[in-house]
Amino acid sequence: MLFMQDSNQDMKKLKSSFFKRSTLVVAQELLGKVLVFKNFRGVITETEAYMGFDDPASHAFRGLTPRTEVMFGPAGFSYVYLIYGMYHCLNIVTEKEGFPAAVLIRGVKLLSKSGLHLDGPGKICRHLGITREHSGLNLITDNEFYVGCIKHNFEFTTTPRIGIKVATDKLWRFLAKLPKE
DNA sequence: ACCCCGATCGTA
DNA sequence: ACGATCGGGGTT
Repeated sequence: MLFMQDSNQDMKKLKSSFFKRSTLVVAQELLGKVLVFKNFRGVITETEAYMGFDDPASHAFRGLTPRTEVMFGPAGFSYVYLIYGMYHCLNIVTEKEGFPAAVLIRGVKLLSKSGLHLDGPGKICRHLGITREHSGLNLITDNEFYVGCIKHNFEFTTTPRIGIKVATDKLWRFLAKLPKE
């Protein structure tokens, strides 16, 4: 077992102030935090940052649309979209209202006896049952959809973001160095 | 109304 | 390396 399972009572929910910061900082500090969705809990192992009006890889690059509206809103809300007509991807909105940015959750290691590592944004949403219906939810106030804190200061590495053809010089993908089995 | 492309995944 | 599969966004 890689991670100790904390009880519900010990799980401190991350506040709005955690997410209302530089997206690069939030993306890196989300590593080692616990994603909670209904009965599921998992340590976040991989993230990517999408930020601002000048990031050509971001959905917000071409302006505010009904789909991307939540990215322009306050920090701490979910942004879930459908990709390739088949897969959902979960993001958490960051930075101040009006500045479109979010962190894509790309890897989660489940806190359960299986310890299953969901290594890909589509796999995470498929396994947890997250769809567009879960977009625009407030993770600061929600009691079954939020991010909890049990670990800090994970070692991490950075790489370019996956699956994009632009801004490949930006090292905005963050990978936790997991403890050995 | 139509067309093109995509923050992916599983198989080859 | 590639196909599946369909919503979003831009264009007509």
